[in-house]
Amino acid sequence: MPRIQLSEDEMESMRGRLSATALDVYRREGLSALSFRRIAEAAGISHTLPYRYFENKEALLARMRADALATFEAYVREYESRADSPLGRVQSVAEGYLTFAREHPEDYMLIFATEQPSPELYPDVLAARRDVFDHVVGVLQRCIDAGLLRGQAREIAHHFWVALHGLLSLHTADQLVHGMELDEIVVPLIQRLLGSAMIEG
Amino acid sequence: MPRIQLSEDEMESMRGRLSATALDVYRREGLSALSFRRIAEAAGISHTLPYRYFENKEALLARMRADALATFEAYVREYESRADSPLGRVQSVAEGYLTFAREHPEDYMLIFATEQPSPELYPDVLAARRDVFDHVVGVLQRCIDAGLLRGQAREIAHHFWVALHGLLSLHTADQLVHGMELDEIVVPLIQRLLGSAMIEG
DNA sequence: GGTTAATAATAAACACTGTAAATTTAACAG
DNA sequence: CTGTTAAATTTACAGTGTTTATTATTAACC
Repeated sequence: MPRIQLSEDEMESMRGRLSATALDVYRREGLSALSFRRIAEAAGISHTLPYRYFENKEALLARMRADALATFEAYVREYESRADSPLGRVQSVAEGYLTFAREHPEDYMLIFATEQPSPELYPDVLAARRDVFDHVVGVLQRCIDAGLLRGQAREIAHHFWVALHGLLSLHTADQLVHGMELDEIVVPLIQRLLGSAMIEG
Repeated sequence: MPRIQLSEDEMESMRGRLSATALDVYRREGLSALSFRRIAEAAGISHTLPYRYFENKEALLARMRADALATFEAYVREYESRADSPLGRVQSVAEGYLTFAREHPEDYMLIFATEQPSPELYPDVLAARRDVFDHVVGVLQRCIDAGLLRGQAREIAHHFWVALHGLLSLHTADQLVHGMELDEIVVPLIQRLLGSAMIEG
């Protein structure tokens, strides 16, 4: 006799819709507009209904990060597939990273922005990030196996990771010193990182 | 006949006191406790009095950032002075940067944390950061002048800057992939950056 | 010393926020 | 139609940043 319960699919679909709406509000009106009430309004529902689909605001943010990460991964994979040599793939992955940050600054910020020491990051987000990282390690390992690079793939990947992250997080927040343009820095930076691991000849 | 107006010194002193109290609250209770009301309570004043000394909350945060930057600069200068060779100074400056981020994670976050694209950063903070950067450029230039490094000091400085920033912001936020330790990454990273600019022999 | 005017400090109030609890609305089975 | 269950909304509360009134304090003048 009871009213039927929402299926997990319906729940999932609503969560996705709310996440997309929230990202839209974020893009259009900035971080300060990213309140449950504003999101609910934009989605055309009451301001407490999101609580049926997310435990709290942090959970919605985590979902948004997860969705942004999916886009991020898609960029990296798409760009990687365009190259056909091992070293070219390294360059392409970096380009994918770069292009994603450029075309989706809000998504990039959602994934990587750090406001405080040790925030409670949801395990899903960390795991997804690790997946991308491990993928990069694989790309580098193939260069090493092919005798094109020397050193440890994991170490090189970390250096690429932190350097590009530093560059892009500063750039995305418009905080590069002396108002430098991204392109003025990124090309020689990759050159330097790659060059330092390159096998001459 | 009127009551005398607070001198600029008295205003300044109160601003400094509030900034210090706020940093204390931040350290002890986290970012979420960093409200005007909590700060005012900790300083033993009414919750609206801060408005006499700061235009708004953002202005107080800017002051806190400026104070944190002063500490940052002190670290860099102190560490630099410990070395006596040009290349040693580069290493020392990096060490100072590193140690500051380690010993004052909250200050580091205040300076470098990025929550959103293009936040309105107060010019003072940007200028202070540029000063530190230019100082690093000078340290590198002296290495080049001495025939120890090749390339452009400004470019190398940018690469150091973004790489260390990326590493430290991820580490400070406890977001290094695979739970890596800072030391496992920072030494070979500096080695790589420096090595790529080093003149052999 | 009391009066007065300027100013520091506080208190009150408003529009927000996240969140919890009470209430209403809607969908199904008998 | 009715009863039951879940979905959705309304109401309510504590906390925030900020503005506007109000009180309290100080210093010079009569």
